[in-house]
Amino acid sequence: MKRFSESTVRRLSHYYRVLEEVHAEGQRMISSHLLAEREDITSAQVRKDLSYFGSFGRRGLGYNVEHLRTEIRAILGLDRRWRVALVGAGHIGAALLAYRGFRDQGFDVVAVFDSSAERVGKTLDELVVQDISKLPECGDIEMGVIATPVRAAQEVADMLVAAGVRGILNFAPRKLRVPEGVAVRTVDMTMEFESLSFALSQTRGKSRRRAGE
Amino acid sequence: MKRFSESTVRRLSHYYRVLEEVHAEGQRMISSHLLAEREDITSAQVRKDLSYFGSFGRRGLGYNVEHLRTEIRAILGLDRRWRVALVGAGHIGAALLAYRGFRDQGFDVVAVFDSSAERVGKTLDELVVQDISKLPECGDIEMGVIATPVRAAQEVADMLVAAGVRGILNFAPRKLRVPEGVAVRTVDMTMEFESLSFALSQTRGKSRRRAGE
DNA sequence: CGTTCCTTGTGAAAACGTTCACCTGCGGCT
DNA sequence: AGCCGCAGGTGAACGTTTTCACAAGGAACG
Repeated sequence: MKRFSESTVRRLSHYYRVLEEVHAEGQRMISSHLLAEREDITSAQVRKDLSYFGSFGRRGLGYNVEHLRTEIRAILGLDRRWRVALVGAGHIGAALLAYRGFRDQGFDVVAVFDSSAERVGKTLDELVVQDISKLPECGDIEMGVIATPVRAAQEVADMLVAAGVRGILNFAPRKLRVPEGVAVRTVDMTMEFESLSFALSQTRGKSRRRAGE
Repeated sequence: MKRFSESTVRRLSHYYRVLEEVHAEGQRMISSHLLAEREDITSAQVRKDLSYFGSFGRRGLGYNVEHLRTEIRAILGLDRRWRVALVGAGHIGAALLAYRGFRDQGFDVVAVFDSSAERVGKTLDELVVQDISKLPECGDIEMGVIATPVRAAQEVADMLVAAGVRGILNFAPRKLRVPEGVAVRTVDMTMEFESLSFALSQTRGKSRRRAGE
């Protein structure tokens, strides 16, 4: 099976979002140039990305917004619903549950787990927080979200994999070991801060320093 | 000024984290191979990354943990403290404030803003939530975190830039327009979900499908 | 002191991703 | 109908990032 680059997939998400906007504005067609303009991407990149998956445009006209939107939905697997389990009912977990956007995109959080006796039994966004030990029994789950402290992350990942999960969104700042066939995406805010810190250290004084060097 | 790739900087963060662990374990020296092992990176990559910034190792011995740790701290700009303003006191904002890890790394959230009358005036993690209109007066801030609804994101970004911020961590799923010299890192959870969704759609049946294609 | 076993640092090569340039197809206009 | 201008698709060129492979430095040991 052909592999696509992570960057291409991320850009598809961008295109999809732009298409949603443009669709809402009632536009029928859109050119690769316009599609690119809203992000900082070149039109050639847009055409190349899309061409990996098919020929969706028409020469001289551009892309049909409605059609391309449907195609990208299908490519990204957004033309179905995904059953998601959330592990960790702390602040991050609660933030995720509160954000309706995921549900709108087809991601249904159907179970919430935590290990703290304080939180188990409480209701969070219409879901009763269950003890983590119940995870193996929770049935048909396709994705898991790890929003636990870092020390629990690997253990939770193992449990999720054992429960049949094939995709994990990990908020713990640690690389998870998972068997082949399980996809992991890690969101590491500390790393983002550090990346900013690096960038600011590098450019320090760019606007202040006038002469020399 | 030489530019370094984003991937290199991210890996530096990884190395730093590994070094913290190894340091805590009391190890004195570490080889590029061992440094690589904990992530899925090759040892050559580790050496190449580090060589961009200097020669920190000793042939035959590896890297001195304490020394390399100090060097990377300096490279990433973690040998100082950063003053951070948080805009948006909703779930994500609260989650960030609650996480002590940032403070430990040198990132001090010194002010919290929100536009909702409900939240302004409340105390969140020892900080009083101020009205967003007070942002311009908040003084020497180096970084901003945008944890607002997407519709407010660009406006808040403009305000932060006007207030002198040179680094923005953005949780809103939108590309921000900022002047040159301002660094932006966007954490887009919807995109991560979509990336997982794509990955799962691609490999569907990898373990189920036996023969053919 | 020489040999052996490690491990770094780094040019060179390979792989990968992005941009360029051009051909082709399509609608509109005369 | 024929011409013109626009815009997608795509091979080739280009640039960047990763991997390879090896020379050189260093410790240990007989």
